[in-house]
Amino acid sequence: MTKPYNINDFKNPLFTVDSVLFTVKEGRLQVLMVRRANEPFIHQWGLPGGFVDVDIDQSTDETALRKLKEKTSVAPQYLEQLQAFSSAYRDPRGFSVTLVYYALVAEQEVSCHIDTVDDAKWVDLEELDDLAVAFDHRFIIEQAQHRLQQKALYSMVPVYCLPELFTIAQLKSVIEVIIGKEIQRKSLIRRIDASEMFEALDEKVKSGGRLAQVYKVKPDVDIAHFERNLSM
Amino acid sequence: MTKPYNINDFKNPLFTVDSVLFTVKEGRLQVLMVRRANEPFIHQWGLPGGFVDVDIDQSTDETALRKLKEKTSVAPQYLEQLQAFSSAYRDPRGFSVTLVYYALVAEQEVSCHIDTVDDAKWVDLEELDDLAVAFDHRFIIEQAQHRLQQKALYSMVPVYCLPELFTIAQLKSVIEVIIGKEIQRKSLIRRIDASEMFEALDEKVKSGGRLAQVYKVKPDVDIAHFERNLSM
DNA sequence: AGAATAGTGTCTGTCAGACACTATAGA
DNA sequence: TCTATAGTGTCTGACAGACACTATTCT
Repeated sequence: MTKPYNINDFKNPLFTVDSVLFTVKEGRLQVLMVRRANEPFIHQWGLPGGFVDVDIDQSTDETALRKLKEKTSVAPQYLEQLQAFSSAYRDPRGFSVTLVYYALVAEQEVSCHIDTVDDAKWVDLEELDDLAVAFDHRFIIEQAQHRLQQKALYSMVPVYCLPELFTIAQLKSVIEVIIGKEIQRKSLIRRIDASEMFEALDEKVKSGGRLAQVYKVKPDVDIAHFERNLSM
Repeated sequence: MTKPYNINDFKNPLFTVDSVLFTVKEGRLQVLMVRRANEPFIHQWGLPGGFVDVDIDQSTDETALRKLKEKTSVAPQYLEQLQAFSSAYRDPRGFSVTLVYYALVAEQEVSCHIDTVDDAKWVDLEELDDLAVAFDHRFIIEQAQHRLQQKALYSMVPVYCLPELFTIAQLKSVIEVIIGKEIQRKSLIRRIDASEMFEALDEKVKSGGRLAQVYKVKPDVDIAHFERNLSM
């Protein structure tokens, strides 16, 4: 009576939580990859993640955050569930499910820490083909990238790839890196105004030409969503 | 070596797959609810779903489909992953994760079968408050409804609430029921034309006035997505 | 002054909202 | 003919794309 579900327990699917942590570094979209210390796929590169620790985690969100903090030492600025991937064959140990999150950080927030460890590194998405990638993580990363691109077309999520203070040119640049296409500066400015999620500070910053207005995200605002996509 | 993950196995989260099956019936959005035959929440109403059967299911998609077929005897016209819900407290047995799908069927496809069983029924979303609902399923249904509404604003998904052959008026009606607001017939027609996912048949149907053009979804087409939302 | 970047003004194109108009069926 | 519903024509408004223009900083 206490555990009537136990009969199936030994056949329970393997359940893990993984994250696709993106950043924009050197003008390119990058993903955090971790060298696997365990079987299966030992020594290959995979997404940061692992099993839920039911004694520590209150939810899978916390699992994702905990695993990311272990690798980067900080919480990402943005974290959202992507989707679960499951199959009887994706893990040699049997039927497995991985609940995948995708996340964004400013490169400056984490790179100093990542440079000190050798089991985690940023991988340029263009160079992912050259890496030995574990499981179906290459496919998962593609899905995450696609979702991020879509979000970039109708929301202000890309701002979470930037440090606290930033300029319009920086925001324009990360959006362009994410969607892989130039956008109209004017369109972005219209959206910044309409979103009301940014605060223009009494501060300007050098840019090689006229000083640029510095912005920050207003505290506790929701990410703006627009009813129309930028075109791809 | 064969099962190095076994040490954690007894602490593995409980993992289930549930589905929010929607239909439009009598001009209202309805959800399939199932009376629970087991603890916890025995005799209360919950979403159709259950444990993965790793001997049968190749993926969680198949689990969702299998469980829905058990209750409705048919596969839904549309099935998509919503998201996973997890917490240490949502199930009295401990940390649990449910991977939730949402699905659409034409009412005509299933109602005859559902009427013959007494452990499953359609529940009007407006009347869900009057029902004893298990777990956090009420919350999950709200999330699924919200996602469905969003999809209805920028895609043709609502067509999967209709039988194979349908008229513009019927499509307009299910969209309006889903988003809870009238839409412009003209806007819908523009989208039908632009989507190129429908075929106008050599067939008209009585409507009380002029005969209405009958449409069907072209075989194997993708659901059309638009770059702009209808307004809510 | 000239180059570089920031920011504005404004025209065009697309498409949703609105609504008047025409068309065709049954009573 | 009257009513009901199907379907068209077309104007307006919102907003993205395009791009010329002005503004400000450094060299």
